[in-house]
Formats: sequence, structure tokens, C-alpha cells
Amino acid sequence: MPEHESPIVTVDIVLLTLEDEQLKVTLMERTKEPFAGRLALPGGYVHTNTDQNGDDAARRIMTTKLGFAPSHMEQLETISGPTRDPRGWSVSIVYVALISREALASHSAIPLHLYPVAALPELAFDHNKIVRRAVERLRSKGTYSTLPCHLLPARFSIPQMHHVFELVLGVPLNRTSFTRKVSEMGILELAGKEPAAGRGRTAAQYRLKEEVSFFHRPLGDGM
Amino acid sequence: MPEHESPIVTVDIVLLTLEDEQLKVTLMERTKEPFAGRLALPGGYVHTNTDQNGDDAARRIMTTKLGFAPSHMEQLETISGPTRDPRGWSVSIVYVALISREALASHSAIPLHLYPVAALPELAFDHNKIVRRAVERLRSKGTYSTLPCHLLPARFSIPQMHHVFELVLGVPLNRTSFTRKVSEMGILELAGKEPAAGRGRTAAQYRLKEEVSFFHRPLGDGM
DNA sequence: CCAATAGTGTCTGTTAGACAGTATTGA
DNA sequence: TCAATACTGTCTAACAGACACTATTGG
Repeated sequence: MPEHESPIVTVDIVLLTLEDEQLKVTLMERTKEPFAGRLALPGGYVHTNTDQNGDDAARRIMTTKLGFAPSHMEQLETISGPTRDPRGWSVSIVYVALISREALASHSAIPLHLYPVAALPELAFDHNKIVRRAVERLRSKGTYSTLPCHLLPARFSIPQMHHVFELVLGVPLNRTSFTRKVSEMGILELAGKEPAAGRGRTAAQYRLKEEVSFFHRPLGDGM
Repeated sequence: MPEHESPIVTVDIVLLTLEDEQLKVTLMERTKEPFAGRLALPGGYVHTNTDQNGDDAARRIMTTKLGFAPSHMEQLETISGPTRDPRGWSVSIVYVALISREALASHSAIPLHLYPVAALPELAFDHNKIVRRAVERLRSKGTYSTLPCHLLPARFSIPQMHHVFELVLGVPLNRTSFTRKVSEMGILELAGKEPAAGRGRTAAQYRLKEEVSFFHRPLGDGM
């Protein structure tokens, strides 16, 4: 009865991490047409014979292509249209995944290629636009949630967290206010001590409380 | 090459409005299997021969099933899985649309059925869950954006806006602070005067400035 | 002891909440 | 003139920003 073909359905993953004080995204060189030889987001078809849902497909693709499942992953948006993929009318369910550079290095069996999101070459499909939107979302959520914490290792100090928020939001954040707010808000729990850092006093280590991942008021915006 | 069938791809629309001091959702009785006779969100297949993208499909479905395109519509999320639709592995791109009760009454050619979101019967597919998520999103965005304004007519007063935000967020909001913040924030522009209301002083009428639809800081949360 | 970084106390300016006052409308 | 609603001024409490001071570490 439907007078139309079924669309192609794929999942694409924007895996972000911090390296050299920059947000970077994981890209892979395409080995097949279309866009063979071009850099692209890791992605693949939804497998209706095995995947239980989109999240499941995203995890499978991460594991297959990157060698691990990320600590944090959430759906960004779904992009679709007749011309974005030369193979036909396509639907791409896009996920944003965040991971610390350390976890990425230790978990991944496959050597990954990271590119600064601020200076990307021309990517396959509409992947430049997708990366831009993912970064916008991260920045936007960074003003009222703990999302950027997933760019840090599981255990981290408040100064590290402060630094990551400044990098992600791209504005300086008042150190005193940040520390006070984060401490009083009860979103962190102590996780041992003594990381034996370099110079100066060693910072207390914390871990995100599982239940809480959102602030009541923004952290960014001139703080 | 893909060892899997293509999924079914549909669009579902959560059209919300305010009536009798309550958030209500537009539902339609299904005429066909599966779930014939059950209430469901308006929705339909993506038409790959005509639709230019998901938004376009959503607009087409709105126009066909409800008789008009909504003033505000945004993508909520995409839900998928092998069992949510008995016809097979399905992908549903969900949109949230907001409209004022007045605009709904005047624009819609088709008589619509509104149901309070707080007390829904058992709906077809996973539509109860979808409505719940749409309402969560509206509430959440209501704390830091002007999204709930789209439940008002294009021209509205600050007291009306205050009332809508209280209804959506479910908490009392300080009247003085709300008025002051909204006024000083420069998100509204005067739109004539004299609506000739009932009792008491008549309120000034405003319209949302097009460019700005987000606040820098939340409106809700104990304001 | 010194430099460097972490954490805290306190002052100040800004902003939200409370509340009372003024303004404008219909009855 | 009165009741009802819209708006505004002002006081106060809470909180963010600035900054200095203490604490802890390595050299």
C-alpha cells in the first residue's frame, strides 16, 4: 500500500574527547563508495535482525568500529532527506558520545584518529554539519548540566572540572564561584585522595554521584 | 549486502495545547490494524517519493491529518526497536508541536480530540511513553527558554505568559520577578494595546521577538 | 624557604523575592 | 466609588564575582 520505498536507516556517532586543550572528534577514512577515501563519522546500518533499538545499534557500531562502548552516549537528533546519501532517501540517527582521552587510549583496541572540531576538513555526507550541532549541544548543556564531566576520567578534581568547563564553554568561569557552587550542590562525592600530581597542593578527587547529572541553575554565562 | 531488512520509518506528532488550565494532547482513533480502535498520536509513514526530510514529513502529516501546520514544531527524539510496532522493526521520529487553543480552533478544519496529559488512557504502540517524554521536555525547556510561549496566541500579555509558565512548570513563579526579568531581557516587543479584557486594568500586549527564543538564565526553579 | 597549586573567608555588587504602593479598567 | 487586575518602587535576602588569605605539596 505505501507508494514509496523504505528509507536507508543508519546510525552515526560523534565521539568527542579533549586532547591538547581542544575538543576533538573521532573520524575514520571511508573505504567504500560513496565518499571513498573521505573522512567520516563512525557509523553503519541498523541491523534489524540483531539490534534491539537505536541505542543498541550505536553501541554495536562503537564496539565494532572503535573497540569499546563509551562511558556516556546520548541521542542528538535524526537527520533525513533524499540527497544527503547518494544511495537514496536516508535517515541517520545521530549519537553524541563523550570519553576522556585516557579512557580512549586504554579501552580502544583500534588506533583512532582525532581531529580538532574547530578546524575540520570537508567530511563525507553532511557530517560537518552534524559535528557542529553536536558541539553546540555539548556547549549548551554545559551551561546547566554536568555533561562535560564525561570528558574527564571517572575520578577527577574540581580544578580539572573547572578547566574542562572553561574549555567546552569557551569563556572564563570564576574559580571561587565554580568551586563553591559545585561543592554546595551535592553532585560530587569524594573518591579517595592523593593522586600525587606535579607541583603544588594535591587536589581532592571526586566522582559524579550517579543520580544527579543536572544542575538547577546554569554554571556558565559569565560565572 | 546488508543481511537485514530495512526498518519501517514513521513520524509521530505530539501536538500539545492548553485547555481548561491543563496541558492536553491531540489524539486520533486508529481506524486500521494494528491497534484499530485505540487512541494514538497522529503519525504516518515517511514518503520517500515526496518528503524532503523528517520535518517536511511531519508538516505533511500535520496538514493531512489535522488540517494545518503548527506554529511551533521541533524534533523530540527517535524511538526504535523490533517490537514496538507489530508490523516489524520500526523507527519513529517524534516531533513536539505547540499551539494555542485559539489557533487550534480556528485553523483546524477537522474536529480534534484533546486529552489531558495527566490522565491518558492506554494508547496504541508506545505512545504513552512518548507523550510523557514530550511533556518532560516542555517542562525542562520551560526553565530556560521561551518555549511555553508557543502555547499562547501570537499576541499575549505578561500576566498571560506568567500563568502559562506556572501551568507548564507546575510551580508558582514570583510575579514581580517574572515581569521584571521578561521585560528587562528584551525578548518581547510591544504589539499594540487594548485587548479590551474583562475586569481590571487592561494588560499591554506583546509578541516574541523572532530572533530570541532562549533566555540566558532559567525562568523557573523557585523564581 | 620559595614557587605553585588547592581551598577558604569575606567584602561587595547584582539580582531574586516580598510587599506595598500607584495606575487603569468595568460595574 | 469600589473591586479587580496591571504595573512599579523599594526593602531585604541570597548569591555571584573579586580578592586576599591560608593550606599543602615539590624543589
